[in-house]
Parts: sequence; structure tokens; C-alpha cells
Amino acid sequence: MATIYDVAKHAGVSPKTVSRVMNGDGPVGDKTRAAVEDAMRALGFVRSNAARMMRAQKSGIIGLITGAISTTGLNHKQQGLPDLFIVQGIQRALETSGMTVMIADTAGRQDRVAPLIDTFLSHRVEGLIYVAEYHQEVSLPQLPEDTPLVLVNCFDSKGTPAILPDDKRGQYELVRRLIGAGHRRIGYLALRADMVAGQLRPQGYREALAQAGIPYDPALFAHTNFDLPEAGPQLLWDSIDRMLRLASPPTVICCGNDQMALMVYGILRTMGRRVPDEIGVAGFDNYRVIAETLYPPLTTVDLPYNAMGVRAGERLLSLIAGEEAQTSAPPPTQSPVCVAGPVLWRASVAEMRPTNVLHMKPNGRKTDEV
Amino acid sequence: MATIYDVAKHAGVSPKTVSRVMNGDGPVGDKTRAAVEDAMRALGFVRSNAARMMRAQKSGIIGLITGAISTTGLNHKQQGLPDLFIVQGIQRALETSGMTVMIADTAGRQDRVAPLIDTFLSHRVEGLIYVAEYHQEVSLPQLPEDTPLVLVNCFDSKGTPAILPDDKRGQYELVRRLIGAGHRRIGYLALRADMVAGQLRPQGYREALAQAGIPYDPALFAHTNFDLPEAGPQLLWDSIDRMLRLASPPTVICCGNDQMALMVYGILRTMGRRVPDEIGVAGFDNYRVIAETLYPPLTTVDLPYNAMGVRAGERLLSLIAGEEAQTSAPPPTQSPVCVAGPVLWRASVAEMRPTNVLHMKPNGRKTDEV
DNA sequence: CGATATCATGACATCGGTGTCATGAATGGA
DNA sequence: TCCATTCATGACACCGATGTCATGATATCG
Repeated sequence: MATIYDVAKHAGVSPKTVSRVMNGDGPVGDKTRAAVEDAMRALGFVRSNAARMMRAQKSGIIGLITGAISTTGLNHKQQGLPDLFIVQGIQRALETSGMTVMIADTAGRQDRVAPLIDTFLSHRVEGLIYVAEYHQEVSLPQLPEDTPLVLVNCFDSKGTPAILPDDKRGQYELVRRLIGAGHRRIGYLALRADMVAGQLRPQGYREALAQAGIPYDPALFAHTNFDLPEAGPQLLWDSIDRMLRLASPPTVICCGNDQMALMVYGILRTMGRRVPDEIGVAGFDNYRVIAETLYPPLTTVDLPYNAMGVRAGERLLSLIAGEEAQTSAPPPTQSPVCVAGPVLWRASVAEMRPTNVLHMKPNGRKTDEV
Repeated sequence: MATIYDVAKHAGVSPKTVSRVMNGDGPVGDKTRAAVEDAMRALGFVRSNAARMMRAQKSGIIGLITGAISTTGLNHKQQGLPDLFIVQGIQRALETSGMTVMIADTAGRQDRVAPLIDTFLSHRVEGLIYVAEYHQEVSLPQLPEDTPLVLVNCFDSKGTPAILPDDKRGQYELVRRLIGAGHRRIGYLALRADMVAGQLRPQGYREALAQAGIPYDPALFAHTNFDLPEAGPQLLWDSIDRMLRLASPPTVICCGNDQMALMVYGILRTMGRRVPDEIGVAGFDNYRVIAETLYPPLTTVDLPYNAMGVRAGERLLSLIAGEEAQTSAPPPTQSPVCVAGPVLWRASVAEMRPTNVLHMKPNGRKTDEV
């Protein structure tokens, strides 16, 4: 591949002049500039970043780590969904900055993380982003002080900057809408209790009930590990069956996520219940391939992965900029950023009355969208 | 960050000796080695790849491009699913080679491709992989001769090495299984005709019918653009309705992909048909979040994205190796590699008779799995 | 018209590893 | 005991771009 020296010779100038043409610093005569540009085109010259970064001591590269580094040793089934959208969001935020992204996947193995970080450091990445598959706590090895790190969809105990989904608020808003649609008996099938989303989303559910003065009924709530290979559907069937046989059964069932809602559709119909006429179903995540394709389309809450990615990219850029400026104190550990998404009211929940049953505060807050 | 000179000074040796310790070339005395290793640890030394690659004229980086570069100008709904698995596969194939992956997404904009490739070239990537979202034809700008390119999930008209899913064979195998299970009236709801998978999969369907001596009935076949926002479900409903009202309706419906099968489940049940007792449903892709979660679980064909990624990585590595060796002729344009996946028989299709109705050749070929 | 500012350009050193070659010490066989 | 290896190590140049400083040529101003 052609070098700046080749270009210089071809154009009959010094390498430094070629450099000036490329970077637009220092003055260059018009004829000289034209000659250099011709030479670059003729030789198909592309500047070497290695040489450049060596001199400049800046790589223009940021490292992206994906994969499971769960603190709990549990091995969850790979869904492998959000990563992609988060990564797209990150790239979107980074593209104007001229940064290039290096990516590496741990393939679920904790022991890969350290060597992987070393590889990134050897490329002198200016920052690192770690993306988890689902909202969880993680623990990463110590990094050199001058390499900022941002966590996405996860957090650690050291107060590392993190971008998280606002599970509680999302569920709160959705349940509020259900109540607004006239529902009073609202079932909740939660994700596993050892998952962060299996805790926070139910909190949002209970807060919404409480705010509307609806008592929390334990019979309408169950953690259900629906994605076990065999037992999953059976457990879910059982949980639903219990609720439906109550004296006062639910008129709508909230699911811990869209995937669970998908299974619930099938189970309800196999039980002979029509959705949404006889019973409503709501999801969480706005996993679009499911939520938009389900028949009828699923009412759910958007989990704004893309926006989280953008936030993470922006955050990292500002950390890098701050570091560069040698600014004394970086903004004091701005606690985890929670990003909420809008409720998407589709067709899986019936409107029971013309609303206004409750005195709902006109809550006009714009939900976080990018 | 510490340099090799810092380490050398700290250990009281020359930089070259430090280099020898790192790379294990040339002999080094035991005491010297220990001193150097201590110094490296003490200083937290990580070698700079920039300097190294400059001298070696090898970057150890390969570039990965994702996103839509459709030759047709159509703008499809982003599913954003396969990419991730393909990318994981690629990384799996590459990790032992010491290559690092740079990634960039075109975000669906054709005009991003060229500058993006330049960025990669400026990092002196040793090879490029382009990953498409779904099986399609693409057209990429010319690359320098010494930078190999592998296409995944897509192909071009220039004979660039490509790794493709074997849509035809996959569908063929699935339909053969349906026939083996006693089905004779097999409906097929195809993807849009302008998609490659909307052509190849139906071909596999028809070949399987032909091989079993079952006549192809046009009334049992329809292209259906099911993912249009509003009209999609209606079109699909209509297509199904026509088939079910035939004098001899299908006993099983093959869907162009799992997502369509998901919608078909809902429509059939809304029509009051039970799956799989009254009618079977089969998918394609083994999009696991859907296929495993549907109730009952979906019988489908695995589209081995992960394996395709691995193949692509291996292929690229061999191309790079070949280039290095200055080998005269690279293996003569080994035509596109088609990777097939196994049929996954779950619970969405009824076995109608104890099989053996046909004289099926014992086709024991192992399907391609990694 | 002479002095100073500006312009256009080049020479040279530098970033951090590593290939090449040289050097002195230790080892071994004749 | 002497010469030929082998061992252990260092000096030096080089990869390609760019920051610094220097130089000669114009341009501008008093």
C-alpha cells in the first residue's frame, strides 16, 4: 500500500507537504495541492492509522465488549437480542466523532474478559464499553485509570458509569395505562426473582396499583421460570390456571417480557380463552419481531435499547474528552442513567370503559426516545 | 502508558531484550528474563500494537461491515436478528488466530459503505467481511487486490467468495419430513417474491413434492407480504382462509419463516382452529426466541447463522494466509458455500400415520452443524 | 526603499516496537 | 591450550505520519 513518501515523490514535494494537504493545517499553494491530490488518487493512497496514532498518541478506537459476565454463576439461555440494538445505538453516537469500534464477544466465558481487555489496551483504545445481554450486575477487572469505561444494561458495585433500562418506571406506566383502561384485576407473571428485571418490574406494578388505590393481591402475582426447556410451559400453564380459577380472576395479565407473552397467548388459546376479548395480555421490551407479529399485536413497553446505546456512546465520548482536557474533577459519579421507553398500546388489551374512572394526573412527561 | 523503553530501563536491559522476552525469539538468560517480567508487571506494561504493526506491516485486524446494502432500493423492516449470530460465529472462528475485529454498521445507508471501507483500510485491515441481514444480492465498491473480502448471507455478481444459507435444501428436507409424517396436502405461504428466500425455499418445497410424486397445487401456494404494518395480517388471513375453504384443504401449512408462523398461529386460533390437532404449522429459520417459545413449540428448519459465521471466518483466514504465501493461484473461485441446517421437529405438526407410507431413501447425510 | 510579517515548503526528529548485524563471553572439540 | 561455535545482549536503523523549526520568497507597511 502506498505511503506518504510515495505520494510525495510522485507529486515532487516533501512528505510534510502531503501531510499538510491531508490535514489542512499549514498553508499549501494551489498548484502544489492539486499535484498532491492527483498523486494520492493515482496511487490509491490511504493514510496509515498506525503511524498516525503512534505520533499522536491517540488511537481513535474504542473497544466494545459483549457477552455474559454474570456475577451469579447461572448460565442463562442465550437470547442474544438486545446487544445488537445497543451496539447500533453506540455506533450511531460515535460515528460523527471519527472513532472506530473494535468488538469482541466473551462468548459467556468470564475468563475471556481479561485477555480481551489486554488486546484492546494493546490497541490503545481510548475507552471501553461493556454491553450485557440483560439487566444484571457484573464485575470487571480493574482498568488503567486513563481508560474510561461505560457499562450498558448492567452495573457494578464500584460506581462505574452505567446506562440502564428503567424497568420500574416502564412497568409502572404500563400498569397505569391498564388501570386507565378500566382494568382492576391485573395479574402479573414475573421473570425469575434472581433477575434484576424480575424485581424492578414488579415494583413498578405494585406502585401503580398502590397509586390507584388498588390492593395488591398475592394470588395475582407469580414468578415463573417459563423458559425452562420442558417444565417452562407447564409452570406457566399452572400459574395462569390458578389465576383464572380465582373467584375474581384477572381481566388482563402482565407478562415479565414479550417472550413470555408469546407463550401466554398460546396457552390462553389452548385453554379456550380469546385474546383480548376474554382476557388481555401485556408484555415488556417491545421485542418487535414478537410484539408486532403476534396476532393481535401486543401491547407492551418499549425497552429503548437503541437509545441506551446512544447514551452510552455519548457518555463515553464525554468521559474521553474530560480525560483529555485533564479536567480536575469529572462530573461526580453521575449515578446510573436510567432510560425509559414509551408504552405501546396495540391490540392485546381491551379498553373496558371510556377511562376517566380515576383521577389521573395529566402526566405529560415525554418518554425518553431517540 | 508504559513503553518498552520504560521496561528496559526498569530492568536494566536494552529494549531489544525486552522484545525478545515478549516474543520468545532469540535466547534470553534466566535472570534477565525474570527481571524483565518483573518490570513489565510492575509497570503494567501492555505492548503497543500500533508500533508493532508498523514494523511488521501486519495489523492483525479484520473489518466487519453489517447493515443493508441492498441492490434493490427497497427498504425492508429491520429485523436485525441474524447479524448477531453470524458475528458471534465469525469471532469464534477468528479468536484462535489472534485477529481483532473492527466493526461498523452502515445503518442501511449505501453511501456509508465507501468511507467506511476507507476507514478500515486506513487501519490496514487484513481482510473484510460483509454481513447482510437477509439472503440477498449486494454490490460493494472495489477493494485493493491484496485485501480479501468474504460475503455472508449475500452474494454479488463478481464472484466474490460468499457464505450462504442453503434455503432450498432446508425447505426440501422439512417438506420431506412432513410427507414422511403422512401429510399430502401441504400449504406453503412464501415470503415476498423479490426476496431470495422467497424464491429458493419454495423451490425446495416443490422439489420435495415432486420427489414424492405429489402434484403441485397452486391453490396451496401463495406469496404473502405479512409484515406490512396494517395490511399484513389481513393478507395473511385471506391467504389462509382461501386454503382452508378448499374442497381438500391442507393438513399442514409451511411458512416462509418463523415470524410468519408466529402470526399464523394467532390467525388460525382466532379462526377457531387448533394447532396442531386440526392443522399443522411449520416455520423456517429456527429463530429460537420464537420457535421455542411458541405454544406448542414450532417445528422448523435451522438456519445455521452461527455456522455460517464460522465458515466465513475460516474462509477469510485461509484467503489471508494464501495471500501472504504469495501462492500463485488461490483455490479457483470456490463457488458460494451453502450451509444447511437440520430440521427441528418440535410439536406444531401432527404425525398422521406411522410413516413408511413412501419409500423414502435412507438419506443419512449429516446436516451441517458446528 | 528597507524592514518586518506572511507564505510556502522542506529538513529532521520522534512515536514504540522489531529485524539485522555486531560484540564479547562461555562452551566444546581437536 | 587454541579456535570454532553457541549464547546473551546491545547498537542502530526502520516502519509512516506529523510536530517543530528553519529557510527562502513574497507581500505589506512606514
